[in-house]
Amino acid sequence: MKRSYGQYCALAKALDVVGSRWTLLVVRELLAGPRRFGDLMNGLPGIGTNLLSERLRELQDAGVIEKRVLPPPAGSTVYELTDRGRELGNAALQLTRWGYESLGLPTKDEEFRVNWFIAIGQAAYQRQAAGDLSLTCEMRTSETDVSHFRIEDGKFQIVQGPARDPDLALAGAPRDFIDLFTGRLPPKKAIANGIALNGDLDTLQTVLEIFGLLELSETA
Amino acid sequence: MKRSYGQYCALAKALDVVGSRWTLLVVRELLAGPRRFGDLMNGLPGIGTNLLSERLRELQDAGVIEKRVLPPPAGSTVYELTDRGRELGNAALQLTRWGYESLGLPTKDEEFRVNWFIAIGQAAYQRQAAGDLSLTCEMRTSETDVSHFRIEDGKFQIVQGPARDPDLALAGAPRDFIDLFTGRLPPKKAIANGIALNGDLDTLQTVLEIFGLLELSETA
DNA sequence: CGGAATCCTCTTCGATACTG
DNA sequence: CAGTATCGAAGAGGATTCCG
Repeated sequence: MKRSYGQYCALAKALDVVGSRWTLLVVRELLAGPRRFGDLMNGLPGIGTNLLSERLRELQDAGVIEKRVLPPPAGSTVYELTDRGRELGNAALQLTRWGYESLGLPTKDEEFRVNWFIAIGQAAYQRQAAGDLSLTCEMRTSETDVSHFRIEDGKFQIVQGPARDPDLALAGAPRDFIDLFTGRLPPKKAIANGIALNGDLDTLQTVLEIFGLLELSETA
Repeated sequence: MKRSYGQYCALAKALDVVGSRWTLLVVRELLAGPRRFGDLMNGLPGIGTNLLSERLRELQDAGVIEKRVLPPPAGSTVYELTDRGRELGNAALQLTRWGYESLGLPTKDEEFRVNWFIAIGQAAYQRQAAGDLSLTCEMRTSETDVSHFRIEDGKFQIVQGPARDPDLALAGAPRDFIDLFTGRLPPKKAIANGIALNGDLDTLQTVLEIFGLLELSETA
């Protein structure tokens, strides 16, 4: 049923599992925590219910994710990465880093999600700049599109949903975030122009440094 | 013409380029140096000429590879990675590392190439063990399947084809290599049983340590 | 409503045959 | 040797329906 390259090669074996369309993007979503089927649909615009459920089944068979029913009163079914699945984080990060180089600025018809944007930052993130910093930062573009990231012990963790007690919370339109984080708009101007900030400017400055100035060429 | 995820996401952008079937395996082959069309066919059993030429065109369009005509008397057309293409090395390595965990032992119908085997070693390679070692090692399973790797300044480079002046040269059947490098067969026994060695046992021991003992579970 | 199977169309893949 | 052309098979995308 499932197609294999039939090669005794570690890369080919990895691609046998995560090489088909949408699969690694499903993993990307789950790297930010457990999700329900509908959440995944939301984070994977264009996928179609049949394909998502097929991918989820394949990933379960491969031991990359697990299906779990949350305890009452939630009671909903969620999918989450296994340890094996979490090990894909490094591979995803390297690919993200590579893709970042030719990301460019968003076009009108491209979808945007805060957790993807944070992943761009994670790819650009310079460990040495952060030192032994601990920090939580939330970002949102709408009621439904909220994520945050946490830095602790030099690790950068993306989490879907709002943060409990963030050091910094930012809200704005996708383009506002991009302008702010690429330095196209200085912090004060960005705040005047559309970004809502909860926290102080110093913390924002720290976050901007953590991301490193995103360099997105127009020509990509 | 080409399909895109349409997401403003670095990972999705990367997958727009290298996410389709065979693409990353083409890159894998080229990471070991320039290749002709026929060489690539040989290193990608099962691909079909139409798909290979389509992939090569896509990768050129994406700036990942370049087509070049070798100077006389060779005069043959080769494909090689651009700098941008070489940057995929890290991403490929991480995926290889991940795939290695579930590689297992080869089945009867799986293809084998020496450069894939070396890539397994590269994924398992422990930098610290090597120190400031410099070393070249060639491996072959047949007249046509020969590759070598070079370690220098802590970098591990795979190269298709024979080495000029290797510190060690090994020849044998695929299974012989696996038995030797997983410790299933001690060096002396392996040499008695099918591996031909050119170089001394000490160097072989060093190479085995560089690879780290490959751990391939039967059950994968 | 969340989760998934079904149906239909379109694209991509794989294998072979064929050409410069 | 280096590809293009062709065609049946498999996979993807979208909408709709079904089940709990």
